Amino acid sequence: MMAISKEVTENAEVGRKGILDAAAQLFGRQGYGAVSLRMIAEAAGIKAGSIYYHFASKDAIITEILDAGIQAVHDEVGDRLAALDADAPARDVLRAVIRGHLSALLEHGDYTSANVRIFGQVPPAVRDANLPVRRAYESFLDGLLSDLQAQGAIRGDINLPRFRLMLIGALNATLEWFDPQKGDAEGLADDYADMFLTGILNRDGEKT
Amino acid sequence: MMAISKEVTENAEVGRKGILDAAAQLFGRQGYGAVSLRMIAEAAGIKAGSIYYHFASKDAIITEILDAGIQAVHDEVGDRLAALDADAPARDVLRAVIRGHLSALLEHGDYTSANVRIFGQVPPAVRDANLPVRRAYESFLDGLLSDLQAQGAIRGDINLPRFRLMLIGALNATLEWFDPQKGDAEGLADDYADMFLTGILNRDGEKT
DNA sequence: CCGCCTACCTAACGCTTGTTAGGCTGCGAG
DNA sequence: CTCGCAGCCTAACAAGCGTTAGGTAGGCGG
Repeated sequence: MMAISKEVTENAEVGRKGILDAAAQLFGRQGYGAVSLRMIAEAAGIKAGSIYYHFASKDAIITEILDAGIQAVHDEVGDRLAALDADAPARDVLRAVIRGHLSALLEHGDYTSANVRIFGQVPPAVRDANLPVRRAYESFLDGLLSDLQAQGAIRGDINLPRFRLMLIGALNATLEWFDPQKGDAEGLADDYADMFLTGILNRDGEKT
Repeated sequence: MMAISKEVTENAEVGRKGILDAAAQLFGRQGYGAVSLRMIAEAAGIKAGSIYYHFASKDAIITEILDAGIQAVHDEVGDRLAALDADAPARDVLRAVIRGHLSALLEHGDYTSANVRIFGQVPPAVRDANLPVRRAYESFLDGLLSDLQAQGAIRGDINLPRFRLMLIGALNATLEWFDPQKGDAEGLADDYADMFLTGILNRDGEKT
């Protein structure tokens, strides 16, 4: 009884959540194809056949992870924006978006990085199932950018859907090289924000 | 004899190159895990076992494709730069880089898009084998950017390695959504160049 | 105590994959 | 004509995979 109780305590992540957590971590690190159910089961402390008690299929696991990943980013970005003053300048708004996105991706990001890492690899049906959540986040960003452009804060000639694609593409690519143990995600976010917002050319003429 | 000769003519890509071409196309479209040797062989008009006459392993095919993909981008960017005047302004130089990269990726890009698409999915040893070619391109870009910064054309406070990562990340991400049948890659390149170089904020104050 | 339910285990299945070893054919050169 | 080589075919193998069906054990409630 006491021994069993200790075991349950240590394997607090056993069960459905444990499987999802283990899978998200493995997919985020190793990609889709390199992760088998046997690997996930082992990381979760069970055997592969047992996974079917909790999930109908491998794809069902992946579908949940993909959705949770995008939702986590959306929520983090939303939280960062909510923490701003109502009249915060556009620069602060956009910086908050970039900070939120990178934080969700690089610092709390098993599910998020799994999504970014494997979305393009999963079977088409699984990918399609993730589109609604994905599109909700995209629309959220598009709306925000559109408002900022309407206010005159963002240049009127900027193609906003393209900018959003460019932004997300660049942010998600950080996953391949950024090491949270070595680097400062917030500093990275601020560097990126600066470059996106102000551009890299020296505006005091082409030469100093 | 005549019938055989016709057959050879129509299967002009049979052999080593035919296998590589077929594989690059399949990998670029479907990713790493979804493409088997049997699929590649079928697309090349042969049977899977025959591939071993030309290549030692599946990984050997992939290794060649990855290298050719990066080299194609590097060459295209190099050609675009060589076509510029020696005193071309920084804006034109950087635009040429972006145009070259996107052209190689989106318009002549089986090998290139295969590289971008599958690099993160292949076994670690295969990935490592691609690093020298990859690093050569990165160094090339870094050197260019460094020169432009030294000339004062790029702001002195820009972290160039980060900018280069951001740039390549954004450019490569276009592969996931851009359709060359529907869109204008050069227009896209110029949009991206404008945003990267000038930034998106309205510099006539935060509001018009 | 018994039965039910939760949460797992196990052995096996069918399928797919990369690969191998042996074979065949056509063409060109001697 | 013969031989050698290039370039393929074929059947099979071993390994790994997602999945299934049947089983077990523990805990809880009646």
